Amino acid sequence: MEQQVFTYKYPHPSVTTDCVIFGFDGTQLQVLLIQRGIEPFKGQWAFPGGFLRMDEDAQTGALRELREETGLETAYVKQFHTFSSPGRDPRERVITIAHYALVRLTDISAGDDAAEARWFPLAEVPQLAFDHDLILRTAMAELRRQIHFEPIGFELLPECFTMRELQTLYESILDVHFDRRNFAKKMLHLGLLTQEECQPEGQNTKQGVNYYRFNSLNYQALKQKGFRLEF
Amino acid sequence: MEQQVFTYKYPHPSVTTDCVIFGFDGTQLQVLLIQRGIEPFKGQWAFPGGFLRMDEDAQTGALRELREETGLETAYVKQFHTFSSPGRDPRERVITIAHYALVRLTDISAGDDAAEARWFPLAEVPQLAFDHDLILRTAMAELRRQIHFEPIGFELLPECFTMRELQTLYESILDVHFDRRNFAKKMLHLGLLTQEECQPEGQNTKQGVNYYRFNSLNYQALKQKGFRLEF
DNA sequence: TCAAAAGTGTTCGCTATACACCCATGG
DNA sequence: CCATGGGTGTATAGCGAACACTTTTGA
Repeated sequence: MEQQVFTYKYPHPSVTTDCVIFGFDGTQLQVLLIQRGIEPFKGQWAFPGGFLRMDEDAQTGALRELREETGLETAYVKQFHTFSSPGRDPRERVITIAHYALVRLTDISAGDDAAEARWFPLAEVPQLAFDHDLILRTAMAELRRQIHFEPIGFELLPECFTMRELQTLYESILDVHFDRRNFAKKMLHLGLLTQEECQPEGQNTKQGVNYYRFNSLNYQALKQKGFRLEF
Repeated sequence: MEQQVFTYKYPHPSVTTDCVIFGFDGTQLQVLLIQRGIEPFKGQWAFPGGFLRMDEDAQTGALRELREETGLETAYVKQFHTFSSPGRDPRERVITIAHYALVRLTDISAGDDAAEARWFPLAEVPQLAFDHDLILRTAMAELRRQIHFEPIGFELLPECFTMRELQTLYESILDVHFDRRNFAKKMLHLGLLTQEECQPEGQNTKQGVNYYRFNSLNYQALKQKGFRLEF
C-alpha cells in the first residue's frame, strides 16, 4: 500500500465519535468502558470511540463503534454534545462528537469480543481517560432530560418486563424514588404499556407478576398529538 | 508570509461553527441570515459561520461569529447539534458544530456592519444554503425543548418588559396560545419576575401597564432545588 | 364616544400524592 | 407460619384550564 498523505492549506482537527453505551441489569444503570492499551492514558478506562471516516456521518460512526464493542447492529443512538476543547487530547487537536447508546443487556452475547471491555455500574465508574468524566456527566444530564420527551427507558429493558423493573430503571436514571402504586398507576394511564396475557417463557420469570411490553403504536399516536412524560 | 501546508496521514474534515441567531421584535421570532457572496449557493441566505480556529473551542468560535455579525460581546449561546453528513458541503467534507444564540434586538446598534446581513421573521425565512433548513428546524426544536428547563425567554427580551411581550414570546417559540390571565398568574407565581415600581424611561413605554424584569437571584435559588417550567 | 388592551378572582375538574389492605410466593 | 413483594383503591390537596367584568388609554 502506498504511503499516502493528505495536505490542507489550513490546519484541520481530527474528528472522532465516542459512544457512551448504557445498559440496565435490572437494578443499576451500567456503562461499557474500554481499557486503553496505549498511551496516553494507558491502562485507564475510556468510552469506545474512533476516527470518523470520510464517507460516514457521526451517527453511522457511533453505530460502528457500538457494533464493534457489543455486536449489536441496531440500537437507540443519539448524539448529545460535541467536545472541542483544544487541550482535550494531549497529542493533537481532536474534536469528538459524543453519542449515547441504550442497549438491552439481554441482547448481548455473554462473551465480549474485546477482553479489555467491561460493564461498570454507574456508581463504580473509575476516573476516566481524557475528558471522559465530563462526557459521562453530560451524557447523564442529557439522558435525564430526554426521558421527559421520549420513553427511552424501554430501550434498556428486555422486550418483556415487570412494573418493578421499569420503576427501578426510572429511579436509577432520575435518581429519585417513586411510590410504587402511583408509579404503576401513572404508567398504565399513559397507555404506552401492553400487558402480557400469559407469563413470558424464560428462566427468571416470576409467577403472579404482571409482565408488560412497550406499545410503540400507541406511542407513535401520542407523539403526533404532542405529549410529555411528567416525572 | 510563507506558503504553509498542513499534512496528515489520514484525511481530516474541515470543522466549522454555525450560529443561528434568534431575536424577538415584540411580535415575532426572528433569525439573522447572511447572503452568500460566493459559490456554492451564491446569493442564497445562510447562517453566519466559519472555520473553527485551532486554539478555540466551539463555543468561543460561535461567540466570535456572533460578535462579527452583531457586535455583541456576550449573549446566550448554546451548542445544539453537530451536522456531519458527508455531502452537506459540495466542495469538501465539512462538519459544522451548530449553536443557537439568543440576543436582545434592543442591544444591537441599528446599522449592521455587514450590508448582506438581514433579520427575517421565522415565517418568512427563504430556502437556505447547504443543509441550513435542517439546521434551522433542529434549532427550533431544541429551543422549544430547552424552554422547559431554562427560562431562556428573558435572553430575548429587553431588561424591562410587559407581561404581554413575555407571553407573545412564549407563544412564538412554542407555537401555542395561552390564556392571558392564566399565563400571568403562572408566571408571577413562579417567582422569576420582579415588578418595576415605576414606569421605565423609554420612548415606547405605555402608561398603566406593569413592567417586569427577570429575577435571576430567584432563578438561581430555584435551579438549585431542581424545578421545571411547565408550559 | 368607542374600541382595544390590561388588570384582577373564582370555579371546576383533573391529577399528583399520600397512604393501607389483601394475596401469592417461597423459605 | 412468616416474610417479602406485588396487586389494587381512596381521600385530599394543589394546580391547570376555563371564564367575565372593570378600567384606562388612545383613536
